[in-house]
Amino acid sequence: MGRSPCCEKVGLKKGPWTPEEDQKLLAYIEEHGHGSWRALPGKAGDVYRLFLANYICSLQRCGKSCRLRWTNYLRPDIKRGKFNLQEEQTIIQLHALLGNRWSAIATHLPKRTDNEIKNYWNTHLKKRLTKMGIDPVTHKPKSDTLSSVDGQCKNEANLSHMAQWESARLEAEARLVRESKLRSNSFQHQLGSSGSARVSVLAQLQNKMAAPLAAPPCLDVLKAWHGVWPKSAKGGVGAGDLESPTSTLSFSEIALSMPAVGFGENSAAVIEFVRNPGTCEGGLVVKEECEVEWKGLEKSTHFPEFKERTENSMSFTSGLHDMPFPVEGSWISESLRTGNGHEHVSNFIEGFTDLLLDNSDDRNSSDSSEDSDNADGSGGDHIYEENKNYWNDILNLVNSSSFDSPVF
DNA sequence: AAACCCTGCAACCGCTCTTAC
DNA sequence: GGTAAGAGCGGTTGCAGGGTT
Repeated sequence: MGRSPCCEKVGLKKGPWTPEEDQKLLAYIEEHGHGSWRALPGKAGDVYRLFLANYICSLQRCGKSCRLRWTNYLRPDIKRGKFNLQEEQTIIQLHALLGNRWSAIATHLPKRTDNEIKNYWNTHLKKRLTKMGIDPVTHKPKSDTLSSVDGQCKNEANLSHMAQWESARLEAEARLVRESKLRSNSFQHQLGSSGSARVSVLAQLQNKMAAPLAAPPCLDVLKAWHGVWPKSAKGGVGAGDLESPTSTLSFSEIALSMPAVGFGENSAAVIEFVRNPGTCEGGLVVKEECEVEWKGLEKSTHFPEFKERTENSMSFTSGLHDMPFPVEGSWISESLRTGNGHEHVSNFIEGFTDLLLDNSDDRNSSDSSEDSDNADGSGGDHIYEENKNYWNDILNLVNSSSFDSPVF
């Protein structure tokens, strides 16, 4: 462990780059190339020495600064300028799933750097979501914090959704850790000129859907996760204190299990959103060919009446595991392209587009409609449906579009 | 016209992880 | 196995430019 030599210590230049410096750096890279510096053993040292040589000659910048300038600004495959609506939606949805993992998000946005995405999130999207009444951290409506009888019901529904998604996210992260090790060698040559060795979290997730279940790695959070898995497989209970380092939720209060994204090979895995008709709570049910149902909430002490699926159940098949690696192409949802039974995604996008374009009025009207809903006692249904669709659509979009990721 | 405020973004900082020795 | 240094990442800062008073 150690830090790179600080620019200050060796008197290197800091601050904005001048066009002359950019030219020098470009000239150097033209001559010596670039790429994943880690992926070029032996060369990385040469690169750094050359940077130092460059520094000695004229470019008084440390190697780290040069690398940043190249990766964030000078790279020819960088698309600059405003983010379009689809990119915005993608960022929001991936952020909901991955959190502040900008590099992972960037792998799904062609020609955008993690730094650019991060800046755009902090300066635009975060504020916009806040303005829309959505917590940018949890991606759930802030209005849920209103205290009321229905409010508690809504909170529980949202907590349930969040818990499920947090678990799914943790599972994806764990797979990234495990599978990136396994695949990094074979994937490196496929990674683009960005030179980044980053492996797509979502692609990993998707890959996992085509792979047999394996024991999770020895991450603490997954030890906890692993501990509940066998119980869940038998229709058992809950997750205990399964918490993410970045989670805003306390799983101990939710008590559910959520094997939502692990699927057996060649199985026709189905995720069903299940709701207890008597309350606002719900859960995901994963079904495979053998019809084993993962009713995570079934025996939860928090959801004692949770027994049956209702007409409110929402199911969607992954339908993806028999596909090879994604083909090159733009980041377009498979479901959007083909309309293969995922119409709700389109509806979601349209609705989201409306919100993005004009959120204040919508928000007001939505608030008022919530009030009226609450007044007749169905407010929980309204919020419940909104949130159910929101989170389910994120998963659906991710599932359907990860094959189009340009990373592979 | 000047001062102030706000916004956007490039760049830096500091940390962890990975790799080489 | 231990250590040093490179690579990568996320958070933060500081400045430039535009808008407002």
